[in-house]
Amino acid sequence: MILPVHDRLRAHLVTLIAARYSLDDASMPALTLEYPPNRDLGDLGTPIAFELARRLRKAPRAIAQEIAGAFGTLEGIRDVAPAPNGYLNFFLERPSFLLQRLSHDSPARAAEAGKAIVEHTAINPNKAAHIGHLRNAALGDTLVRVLRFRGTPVEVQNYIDDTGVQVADVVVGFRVLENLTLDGVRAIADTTRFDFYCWDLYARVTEWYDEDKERLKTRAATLHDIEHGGNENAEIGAFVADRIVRRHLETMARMNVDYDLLTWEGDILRLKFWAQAFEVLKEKKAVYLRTEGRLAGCWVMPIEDDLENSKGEEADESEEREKVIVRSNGVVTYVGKDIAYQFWKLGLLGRDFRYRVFADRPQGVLWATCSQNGTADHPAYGGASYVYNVIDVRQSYLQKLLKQALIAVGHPEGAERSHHFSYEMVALSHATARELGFAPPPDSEEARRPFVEVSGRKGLGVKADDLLDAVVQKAGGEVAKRNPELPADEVKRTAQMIGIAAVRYFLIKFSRGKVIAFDLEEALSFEGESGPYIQYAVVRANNIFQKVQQRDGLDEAALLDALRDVPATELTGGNGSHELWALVLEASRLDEIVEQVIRSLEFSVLAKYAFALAQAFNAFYHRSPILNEERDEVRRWRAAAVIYLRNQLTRALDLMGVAVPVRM
RNA sequence: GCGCCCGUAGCUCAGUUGGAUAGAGCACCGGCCUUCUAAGCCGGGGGUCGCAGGUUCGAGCCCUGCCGGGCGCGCCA
Repeated sequence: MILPVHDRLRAHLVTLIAARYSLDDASMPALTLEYPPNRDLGDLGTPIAFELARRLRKAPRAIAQEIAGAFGTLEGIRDVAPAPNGYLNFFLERPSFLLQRLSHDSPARAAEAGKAIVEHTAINPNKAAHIGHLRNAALGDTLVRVLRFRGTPVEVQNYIDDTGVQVADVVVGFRVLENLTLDGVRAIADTTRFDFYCWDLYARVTEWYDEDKERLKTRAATLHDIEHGGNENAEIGAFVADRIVRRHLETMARMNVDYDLLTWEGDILRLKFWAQAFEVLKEKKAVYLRTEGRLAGCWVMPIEDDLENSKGEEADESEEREKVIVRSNGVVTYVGKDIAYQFWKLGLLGRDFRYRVFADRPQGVLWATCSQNGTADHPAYGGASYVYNVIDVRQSYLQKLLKQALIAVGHPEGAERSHHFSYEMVALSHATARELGFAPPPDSEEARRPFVEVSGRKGLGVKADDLLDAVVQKAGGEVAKRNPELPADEVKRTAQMIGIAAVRYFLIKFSRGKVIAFDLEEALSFEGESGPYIQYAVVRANNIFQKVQQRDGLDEAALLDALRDVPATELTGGNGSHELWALVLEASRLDEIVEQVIRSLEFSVLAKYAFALAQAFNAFYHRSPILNEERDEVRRWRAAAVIYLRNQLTRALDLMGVAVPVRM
């Protein structure tokens, strides 16, 4: 409820009720505005009379009637309608509402205090992206778009773990299994789909380890080389990471996902971010050195269990729960590095990266961190007011530790503004697993589970580009079939838009707490509740409106202008139907939906909203002619509603990273 | 063992800060292309909202307990 008329109505009602029933601020119940179930009842409504009934010892119905009687007049409100069941409903000045929304349909947005950092994607740079990564990127990118839509400046970061075991494994593969030098690896990278190549190689290395555990020593040695640098393993590792990251960026670009900055873990290490954070943690006594027990020699952070746990049996807890931050060999753990990174994100570290241009693209420069030299003239990064870490639910424990560290060093507000945007993983449906040859053995425990787990380590999973290829190809077939005269490059462009719409909508429509049992057939569907369904509605709306313009010889502005003094029975219900108005009112809810989405971090709300709006529009234009409506005033009011609906749906799709083709 | 998440139609899932008659897609059945693109529209069947209590004028939503499933709790990342 963030439109001006909502605020006016709420303020008017609060004043009126407080005066009439002698209520002070404390005794005034919260006034919520809702949408009545249908437009015959009203456009807005409130259950305030139910709340007041208790205090006033009076029937809700009587209270609603009293308030309605005392309502007077208010700009934008045409009528007050107390319902027999106690609800108090209102009818808006519908024609002026639509015209106002059309004339400045980007309402004043809440000016946010500071910038937000959204970190998402963060794929290990050692193999191709898979559908689980697509879920992360789709959620992360939608979050970015939604925040920017409401006016929050956003910095998008993609964290690259270039120093971990996963990269080391692929280096082992190239050097030991394939006996290659850097030049040999480069030759492969230049001539293959390199991320796909590494996908298979990584699986082979895993098998190779499984055959003889002694071989894990090779991994350890390689990892050591990579961490210390100045050797061929490190060079190959850096090369692999760089090339794979570039492949990931291409994949994500297909999904309309982009970043401002790549943060490399290696730079966090080389620039001693951890050493800096460590000093702070020690100084604030957030970590301490264990001198005895099994963790002797480790720097640890106590784990605060939820307070309820310490109720009863405090007597026999002999071992406190502690998380190792620095190992007894002096090497910092992942948690430590993450704490340092989080401090930097919030501007609490007192140290910065150096920066280099990673790629210069038409849409702008993509920057990356570096630890030596670097470009002096770069945008400012880090130091955000809000941080959203988009990482799956399995990281909850670690993310909680991050917050705890912030509190421990005296920044509870930093913890408050650090959000773990968690979501469940993507598995495979049994049907799709079977289709891809990953089906578990019939009588195994796996076979009885509701879905089949993917494993990057074993190479079991659906690669992102394979999915995108399949969906775009299918879309291309459909486009060509329906538009035989369309040039091939136009078919291709359109197919890409449609395919991406299908995938992105599919990844957004589930609530984030739900495991997606990925089903290929379902993801490839363009019918029913899907991205292409919504695109189709917008394409139709665009075409209809263009033809109306031609017929009337009026452009958009002229058409709206011509409506100023034209009777609008189409909207007011004077024609016996509220259908057109219902569309307009529903379309006006986008800003409110965006607020709700940010509040709940639940993007299924946005997806369902856009779908329902498209559905309502489809139903409307099948029932009611627009272009072929003979009465000028009816046709033009309908056209005006179509423009508004088209605008709002286009915005909603854009928030989901979906573009609208000219035809489909 | 402790913590977090999930359980709503045959299947896959929405359901806002508790609010008016619990929805959608798929699947199934029956209609609609000489009229703005049939990726569409209209109609139909289908529900102990896991179970049991509690709070409330009002509970799918909040609280407690239980049942079933998933994930996490490492000197891995």
